[in-house]
Amino acid sequence: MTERARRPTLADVAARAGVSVALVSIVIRDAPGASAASRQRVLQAADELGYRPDTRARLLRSSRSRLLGVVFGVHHAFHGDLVTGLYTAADRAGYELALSAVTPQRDEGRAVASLMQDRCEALVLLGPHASTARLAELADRLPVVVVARAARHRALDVVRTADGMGLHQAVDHLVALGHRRITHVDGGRAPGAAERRRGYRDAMRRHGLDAEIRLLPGGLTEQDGAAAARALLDLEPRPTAVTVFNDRCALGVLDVLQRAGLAVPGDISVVGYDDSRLARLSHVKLTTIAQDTEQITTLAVTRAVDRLDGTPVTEREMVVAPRLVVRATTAPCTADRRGAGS
Amino acid sequence: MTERARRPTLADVAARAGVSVALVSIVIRDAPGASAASRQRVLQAADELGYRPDTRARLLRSSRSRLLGVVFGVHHAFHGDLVTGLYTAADRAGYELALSAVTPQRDEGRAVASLMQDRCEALVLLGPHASTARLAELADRLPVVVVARAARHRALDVVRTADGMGLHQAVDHLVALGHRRITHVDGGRAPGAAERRRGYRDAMRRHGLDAEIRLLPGGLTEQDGAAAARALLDLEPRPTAVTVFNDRCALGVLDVLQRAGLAVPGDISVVGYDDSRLARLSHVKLTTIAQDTEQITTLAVTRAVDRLDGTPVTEREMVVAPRLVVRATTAPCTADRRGAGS
DNA sequence: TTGAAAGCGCTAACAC
DNA sequence: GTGTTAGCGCTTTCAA
Repeated sequence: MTERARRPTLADVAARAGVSVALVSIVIRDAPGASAASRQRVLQAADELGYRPDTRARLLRSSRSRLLGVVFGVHHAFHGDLVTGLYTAADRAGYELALSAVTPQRDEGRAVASLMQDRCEALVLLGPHASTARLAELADRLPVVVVARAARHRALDVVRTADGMGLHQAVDHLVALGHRRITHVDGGRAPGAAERRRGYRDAMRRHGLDAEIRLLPGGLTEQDGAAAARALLDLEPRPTAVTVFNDRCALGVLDVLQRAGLAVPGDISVVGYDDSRLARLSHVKLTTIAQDTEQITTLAVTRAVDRLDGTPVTEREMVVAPRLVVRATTAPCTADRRGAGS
Repeated sequence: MTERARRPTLADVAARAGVSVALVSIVIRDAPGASAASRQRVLQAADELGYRPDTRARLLRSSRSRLLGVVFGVHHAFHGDLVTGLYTAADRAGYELALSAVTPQRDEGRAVASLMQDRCEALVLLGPHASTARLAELADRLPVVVVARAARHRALDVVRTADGMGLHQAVDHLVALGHRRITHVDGGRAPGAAERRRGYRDAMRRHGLDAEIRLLPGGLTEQDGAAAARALLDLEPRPTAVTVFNDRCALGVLDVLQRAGLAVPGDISVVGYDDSRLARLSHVKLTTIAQDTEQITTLAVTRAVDRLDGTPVTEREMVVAPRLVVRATTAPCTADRRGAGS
């Protein structure tokens, strides 16, 4: 292998610019305390040498690492969205991200440990599996922000979507379109399912539709949706709209409905949850509830930074409003007007 | 915020164990040169203090960082598989991984730059977008292993799947099932697309099916697949089988096909590429071409380490054979027997 | 405005 | 076997 040149150091730049390393450090960090003239000289020298500061040495010396550790599931599509947002949020806040993946062969514990070793100042955990107690223990050592999962503990900051509100939005949207017989296909014991179920019920009641509340057991997958849809077809009278636990499940619902000869949204409207890529497919165009990843990630980083800065914060849990994304699977109700049905 | 205790250092452990820092260093690194007795004492002290070595200080001091930089696409499911394998391969080789994600807002250049700053010894780039020339330039500074993409340059190591062979396997499988009208939905300018396209053409010719060669523009996403499937539905006569650039794209194809009332594999067979988790879903059961991620990642790490160690290597390109995984989207061709339907 | 010098936590020579 | 010492590349007092 060819010999590679040693990377230039501050000292190299200093030598070339004819100044001290301390001065170079000031210039490179863009800190106050250097004349325009030296700034110029140093910058030019650095440029000519192709100088790049050594993050590790810098971190070692300064008490602050300005590093945010992020644990994410390597196969979790939604985590990809979150990581994307975290990068920009961290950037804005002047922090760097250290990524640590959870894989089938690398558990959360290892992922966290490696981040700790890297001297991250705070941890942002995406949908962590660890128990709240375990997480709280971690938070004893450094600020921990739990994202996209509930965790009630005075030591933990939590940022998550208001799933209940998501279902309120779905129901409100359908009611505004004139629907009354709105069924919910739930997510069983999946995380978030309980809150979405509750949100559906509450919203129905709020609209005085207590008598129309119908819950169908569903799940996370297309298959669960397909099964639920078959059950739905037997409902008498048939609902004119259905809210589904998530997009995948909604796809199964759509599939069975359409095969049964029902037009969507002509005969029946469908609302999903997640705004996953599936929902956006041009031939699916699923009306759905989108989680606000940008806000979630911004809040997560802001909160981590606040903890680090000692900024006093009141609520430990930050619940972000989801957003209704209207596409092509919802339309005004064409069934009999009120009074005729139920 | 509560005051957090300073993390214990080597010196703290040394003090507690009543030995020198050097000795502690030896014990912690599990290096030779310490008596069993001191080993025991030091380990116990470290344990009591909850000591964790500081990666950065360690890297700063030793000339070697034993850090492998990995650039991956945050939304690329297959990259998730590769990262998984890289972690274990690196672990085996005694290296750590530094992950740097490419997101819609963070390009490859930034991803690479941050890794360089972290003093990674070598770079493993998953399906990089940069030109070969640009990659070669990078390789001028440190060993670069390009994964899952072709790049012919004497300075670049490449580990990739024999994508051409993959399409041979797909076509052979379909031909063996009696199919002749086999169309290929390609990946456009995506890495690997050209070779898969070529593999498809070659395989068709090898079977004397020159006249049946049909290429449909596709891409990497479900969207692309959906669009291609719509084009495919207009083909006259309609193909009885289709090979698709990747699994995601194949999913879009499947969906449109099924919504159009075609049975898969009854009316048309579909073969994907990647054997991603999508393909394995129980309601999808996509026949696909599996890339040997374990071998790919092992080779990538091995090669990076060889470069670092100065081990002489002969070929710069390592091509791994893919494997056909037959699931439920391919079946014998029924075109002859078909009377009614669709 | 600039420079000298003292470390950050660790490893690697080299003594003892 | 064990301790002493000199840095890795950088930031940060503190003087000049």
